[in-house]
Amino acid sequence: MSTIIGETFQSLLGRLPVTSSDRLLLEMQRAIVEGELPAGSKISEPELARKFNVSRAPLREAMARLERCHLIERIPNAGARVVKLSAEGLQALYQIREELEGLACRLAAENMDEHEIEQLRALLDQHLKSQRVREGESYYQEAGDLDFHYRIILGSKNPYLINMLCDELYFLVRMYRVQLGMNGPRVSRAFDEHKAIINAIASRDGELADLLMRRHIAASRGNIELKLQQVGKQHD
Amino acid sequence: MSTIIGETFQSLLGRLPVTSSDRLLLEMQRAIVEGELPAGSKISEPELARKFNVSRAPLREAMARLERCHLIERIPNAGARVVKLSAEGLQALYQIREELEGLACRLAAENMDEHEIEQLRALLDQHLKSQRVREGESYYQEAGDLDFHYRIILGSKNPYLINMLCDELYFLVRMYRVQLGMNGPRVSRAFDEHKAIINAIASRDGELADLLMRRHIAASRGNIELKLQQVGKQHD
DNA sequence: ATTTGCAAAATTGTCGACAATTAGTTTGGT
DNA sequence: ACCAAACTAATTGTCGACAATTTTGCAAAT
Repeated sequence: MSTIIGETFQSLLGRLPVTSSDRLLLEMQRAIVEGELPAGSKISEPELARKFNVSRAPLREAMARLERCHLIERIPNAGARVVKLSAEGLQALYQIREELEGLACRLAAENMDEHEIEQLRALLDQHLKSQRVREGESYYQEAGDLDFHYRIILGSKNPYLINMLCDELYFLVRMYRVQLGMNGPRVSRAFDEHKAIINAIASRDGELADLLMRRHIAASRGNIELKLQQVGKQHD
Repeated sequence: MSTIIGETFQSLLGRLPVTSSDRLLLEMQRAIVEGELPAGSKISEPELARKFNVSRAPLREAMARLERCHLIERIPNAGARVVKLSAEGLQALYQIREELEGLACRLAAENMDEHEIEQLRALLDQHLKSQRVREGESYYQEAGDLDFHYRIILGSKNPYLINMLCDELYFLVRMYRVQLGMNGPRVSRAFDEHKAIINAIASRDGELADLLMRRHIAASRGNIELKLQQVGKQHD
């Protein structure tokens, strides 16, 4: 089974959710990513505070952190709205992902120790097995893919990079994937790409790992853009 | 005179500081960058709230945003401290800067319109004049350099990129520069590098602009690392 | 003298109420 | 009938106080 790092500590990298606003953050991140709080909808502080049985203080703290990961947008004295998904937003997001995750790969090739690389290989083997069992079902693959990316990012050992990708950008990435229902024939191809990236990291070839990761993400973007066009046409 | 974009809207890109926490944020960003709140020192909420004549609510909101731009670090139930500067932190920060500002250059070469490029040239001319007048005085050059970088980042037209660089990372960059007293013979060389970058952007050569910017930042990092080593030796 | 445990003090997290600002509605005028 | 201005209602920003947690200081035991 995939470890699904995203669900174990998410934005609270390394520490447990001790405070009310911690729990609120997790819950609201999930609700937004999964569309329970619809994209573009207004966030009413009194309403949500009642719903979650907390006062507005921890709620506002959680909202400040939601703004940090680009899941909501706030306007002073006017309120907050859940972000809207768009083709432009996706492109802007993935431009940065390509760059930063490419860097992460290069650094991971330098900084991951043998044990971590071995764990990464084991993770991929697990995914391969579970994927064969659940042919066509996309959730595990997607979670596994994110898990894979998470580990490489952590392997870079660059705290700013880790923070920016895992804490700030990845929730949006997940939101695009979940709400646009990423799936299709890319699933099996992604495995091969992951394998190639691990090999490059294991042989300490940062330049190659960088290149492969950029291509991997570019391919993923192409796949989602296709979906976005389809959705766009439905609304015409 | 340089426009010093950083002082006009900073983290509040585009809007005015309307609320108490907005003003607090600006004030504390300045205080931390300039070392008035010393690196590594603990932040006492009651004390600062008294000092600024506000309640803890807007102060905590400002602190949440300070954490976002990596100027303070918070531990739940334990408090917040101003970040410490270190050689490792600088390296990690500049690794990301190289990557993201390289991307910004590539996008700026695609997306800046002729008018914006013309303004950028005019800015550089201004810096050249003011530098000759104030030979050796580093502040204007440094502010000018940041201003130059700001404009290119904005020229990328990528909102996430703009947010990450201008809102999150640049305060730390400024903190390193201010507290380590960036100056020296690099000042005049930086001009030539800026000029070359503009030319690449003007001729719509994104790839070259990317490369030149990476080198420019790498050179800048080398300069600061030198300073850091000197400071380190003083403490031994 | 050092360490362990407890108690007191200080700090952070949370709450409910009030003030300031904005959005919506009604009313009056053209 | 339409637009504008004032008024009302709702929402956001801020405040002071309380609860929960952590740190500090002291005392006792090894």
